[in-house]
Amino acid sequence: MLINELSKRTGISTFTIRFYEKSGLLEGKQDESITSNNYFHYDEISVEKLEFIRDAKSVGFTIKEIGQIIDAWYNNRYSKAQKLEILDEKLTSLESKLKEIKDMKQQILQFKKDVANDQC
Amino acid sequence: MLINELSKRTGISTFTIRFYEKSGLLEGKQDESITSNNYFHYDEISVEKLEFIRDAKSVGFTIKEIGQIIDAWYNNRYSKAQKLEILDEKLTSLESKLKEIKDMKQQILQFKKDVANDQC
DNA sequence: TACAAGATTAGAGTATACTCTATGGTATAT
DNA sequence: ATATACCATAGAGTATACTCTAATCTTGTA
Repeated sequence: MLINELSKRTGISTFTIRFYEKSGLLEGKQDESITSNNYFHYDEISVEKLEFIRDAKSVGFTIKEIGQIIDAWYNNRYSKAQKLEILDEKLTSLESKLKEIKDMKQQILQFKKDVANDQC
Repeated sequence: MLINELSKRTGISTFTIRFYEKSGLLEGKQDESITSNNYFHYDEISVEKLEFIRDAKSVGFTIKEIGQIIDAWYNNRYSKAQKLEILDEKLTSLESKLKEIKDMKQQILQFKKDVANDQC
């Protein structure tokens, strides 16, 4: 599929997709057999990656961190040991985010009680 | 306490604390009885707020969103109904972040398996 | 009393993550 | 054929969140 379809499939603008591509998070491929244009083609992996990027961003991961995770899975920039190390590091980070979210939920529930009881 | 002590207590730089103060997330008070200086004094609520800000940021909330939560609890900018609405909205947002984190954990565990089995 | 440490404000500078404009070429329906 | 819809690249512009500098004043210790 071309970039416009990828954008419609994921709800992420072509501008942003190109920005992510420049940042090394995904890449389209040019069809060597077509000489009339230089259009890039994207596959299902690109859709998968963009959905992963959206989720990762919404829980506070940076582009750089997301790039590391993607490289650890889809690319061969790292050794096997390095890949496992990066993934473990992200798992640890997810664990602390999980705890922070649970704590914050309790805190906001308490805020709600305080507001309901006019105690603030 | 003065800003330097607040910074040491929370591990957040005075620059950042001042930035948060400008952004309306917390505020120090000047002591009216002291005329020789215009130093601002901070209390335990400020410590509490800064710790909340750090956690909220790490799970992807923006300064603006954090400001809404703080206003809904500590301030009187909103009506009771508005406060409850804002807090409910943030709870919903926390629920989806919770789900995304759980999904991402599973996904990264799968990535780890794939890497371990040389399947990528 | 001198001086280092710490306070204030205003405003400049930086990093990250988009978001858009300009320019020029390609594809497709009428 | 031509309109309009889409593709590519380069680079400018914007929003957010810090991060720091400069200038000036106050406080506390030697």
